[in-house]
Amino acid sequence: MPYSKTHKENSRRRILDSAVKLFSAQGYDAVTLDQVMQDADLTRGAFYAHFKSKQVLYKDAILHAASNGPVATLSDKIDQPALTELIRKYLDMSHVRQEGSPCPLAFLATDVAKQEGEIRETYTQVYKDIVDKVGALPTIKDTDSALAISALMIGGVAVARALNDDELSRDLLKSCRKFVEAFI
Amino acid sequence: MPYSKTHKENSRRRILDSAVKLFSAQGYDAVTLDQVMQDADLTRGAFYAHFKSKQVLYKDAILHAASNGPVATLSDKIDQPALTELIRKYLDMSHVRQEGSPCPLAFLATDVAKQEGEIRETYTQVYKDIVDKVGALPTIKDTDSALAISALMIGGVAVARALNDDELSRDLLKSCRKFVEAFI
DNA sequence: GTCTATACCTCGATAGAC
DNA sequence: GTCTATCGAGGTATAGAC
Repeated sequence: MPYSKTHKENSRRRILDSAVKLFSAQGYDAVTLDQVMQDADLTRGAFYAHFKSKQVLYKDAILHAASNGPVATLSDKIDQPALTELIRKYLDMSHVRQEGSPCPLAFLATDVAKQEGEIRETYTQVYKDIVDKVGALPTIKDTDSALAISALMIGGVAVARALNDDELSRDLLKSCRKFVEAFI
Repeated sequence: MPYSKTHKENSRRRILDSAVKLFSAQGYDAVTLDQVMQDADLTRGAFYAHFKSKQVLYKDAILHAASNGPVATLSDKIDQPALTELIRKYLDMSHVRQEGSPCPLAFLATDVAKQEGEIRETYTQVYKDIVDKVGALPTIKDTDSALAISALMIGGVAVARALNDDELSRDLLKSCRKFVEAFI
């Protein structure tokens, strides 16, 4: 038995890590399976032992990113200090620069919009989960607030990433933090 | 003189209209020059009489979209009713569905983030212009508010577009409108 | 499970006729 | 300026050996 089960699971995890990193940085179309597999220290042919297609990889990568990104810290019984910490880490240049695990909602927003059913569905589920968790907090007045705050945070990161002026990006993130913190 | 100057200008405008529509809907990589030219009722070979490359087309399409999208209504001497109207039209399902001219800031956000210098620069300039105009309004307290409100509106549209649940998208847009209108 | 090799396809860009 | 034709590069997915 030359390849153990843990070996395969380890390979799969490495592929997903690479996929999240590359898809978030370059978008679905610009990433090649060769890139992903090389980044995971494997060869292209081995890909199909783990995923049926590039589309399936993308869908699984969104879930993987949701489990590892900043929003994953939103457990079911999140408290106020944890939320404050999340806001601080989310609306930060290190997140925008993708130095840690990126939030798929912000990094893949317009990339998902052009995809088909299953991928959109996955994105939607991830979004719903987060809005539900934020909305369950005692300091959040209503669902309206949870929706608007999520849009503000996602939009802030998405725009900050597109700008080529670091100072403006920092100002934008700071303004978003101020706004959000005034509402929680 | 078989081709007049207005004929060329007309062709160029048609190419740009098609480019804005297709890039906004599908993103940079998924759009082929063949698609753009067919949509503009021309053939692929004619493309290079108007633009040096696909990258240049993309950059010019961002400017074209900025001049025709909802934010174009923000003239230098915008007043309060015009702003209210802009918010209503921007955070609307018809905009999300790209039934009118789309706002490049929302539709191309993560698509621009992966591009190179000149394109990012163009996006940044378009964004700066809008923040400046919004910030100049008497009811906007400070630059912080202008930045946060823009992020909220762009994020709202970007996320609403990615979701596959129309009801949730509508709720999201409505929440964003409520939030923004409370601040202007 | 992972590798090499390859079939098949599509796209950006160019060449040359009109 | 616009057309047809084509080159060359690079992509997904598959086949078959180990």
